[in-house]
Amino acid sequence: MTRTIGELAEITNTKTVTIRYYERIGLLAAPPRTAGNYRVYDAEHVERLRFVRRCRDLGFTLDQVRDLLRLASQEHQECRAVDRLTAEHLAAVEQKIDDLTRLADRLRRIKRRCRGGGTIAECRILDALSP
Amino acid sequence: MTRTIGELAEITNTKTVTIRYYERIGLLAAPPRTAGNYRVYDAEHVERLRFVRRCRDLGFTLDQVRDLLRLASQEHQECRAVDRLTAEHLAAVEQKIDDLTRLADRLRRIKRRCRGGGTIAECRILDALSP
DNA sequence: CATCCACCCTATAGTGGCTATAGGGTCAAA
DNA sequence: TTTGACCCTATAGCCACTATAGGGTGGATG
Repeated sequence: MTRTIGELAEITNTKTVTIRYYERIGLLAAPPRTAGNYRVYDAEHVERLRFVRRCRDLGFTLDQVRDLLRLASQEHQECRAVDRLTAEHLAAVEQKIDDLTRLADRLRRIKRRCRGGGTIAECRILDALSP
Repeated sequence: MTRTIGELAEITNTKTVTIRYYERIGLLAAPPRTAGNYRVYDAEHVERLRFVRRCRDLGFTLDQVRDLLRLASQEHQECRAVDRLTAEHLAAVEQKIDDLTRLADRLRRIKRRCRGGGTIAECRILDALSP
C-alpha cells in the first residue's frame, strides 16, 4: 500500500509543504520516487510521520522529536532517556502555565480599571501601561 | 536630560539591538544624532520605550503595541478600543492556558506509564506516542 | 488525441521578535 | 597615544512552518 504526498498529508493531518520540510531538515527519510519524480510513501513512512505529529501535538520541539525518534530505534537501551525528555517537557509546560496565569491576573487587574465610555485622555488602562 | 542608546537600554531593561530593531520597524521614532552619529534620546523616548516594554511584558504583540501607541496619542477618542484590545489579549492568554493545561494533563498521563528501568523495546511512553 | 485540472516538483522569501556576527567608527580616560 | 568601552550599519540566523512563483505529471473527459 503506497501513497502520494497528498494522501499521506491527508491521513496524517499534515500539509504537504510541511512533509517536504520535515524531509529537508532530515526528520523524515527521503522516500523513493516514481518515474515522474513523485514521492512514494509506504506504511513505515506513515507510522513515522504519525509519531512525529503526535509528538508535535504534545508540544515537543522538532529537536526533541528527533531525539525521541533516535531513542525509539534503539530497542536495547534503557528507556530512562525517554522518561527524562518527557519530564523535562512537562516541567517546561507547567512553567509556562504558571507564567501565563500570572500574566492573566495582571491583565484582569488592569482591565478592571476601565470604567467604559471615557476618552483616551482619561483611560486608566493606558495609565497602567505607562507608570 | 539626554541619554545614549546604552543608557536607555539599561534604564528600560532592553538590549540596544532591540531598541534599534524597534526603530527600524517604526515602533519608535528615530531620535536625533550627535556629530559622531550616535543616537540621542530624551525623556519622551524613555517614556515611549517604557510603555512598549510594559506592553511586551504583558504579552501584547508588537502589532498590538503599535495599536496601543496610536490609541494613546488620540486623546479625544473613546477608550473603548483600548479596552477591547486588552480584552482580546486576555481571552487569548486564557485560551492558551486552557490549551497548555490540557496538554500537561496528557503529558502526565503518558509519563505515568513509565515504570522505570525497562528497555526502549518495552517503553510504554513510546507506545503512547505511536498509536 | 487534445485539453483540462488537480495534483506534484523545486527554490526562495516571509512570518515574529528578536539575537548574533562581522567589520568598522567614536570618545573619554590613562 | 593608545586602550577599551561604547557606538554604527548590514546581514544572517533562530523556530516551525507558510506563501509564492514557476514549472512538470497524470488521470478523466470531450
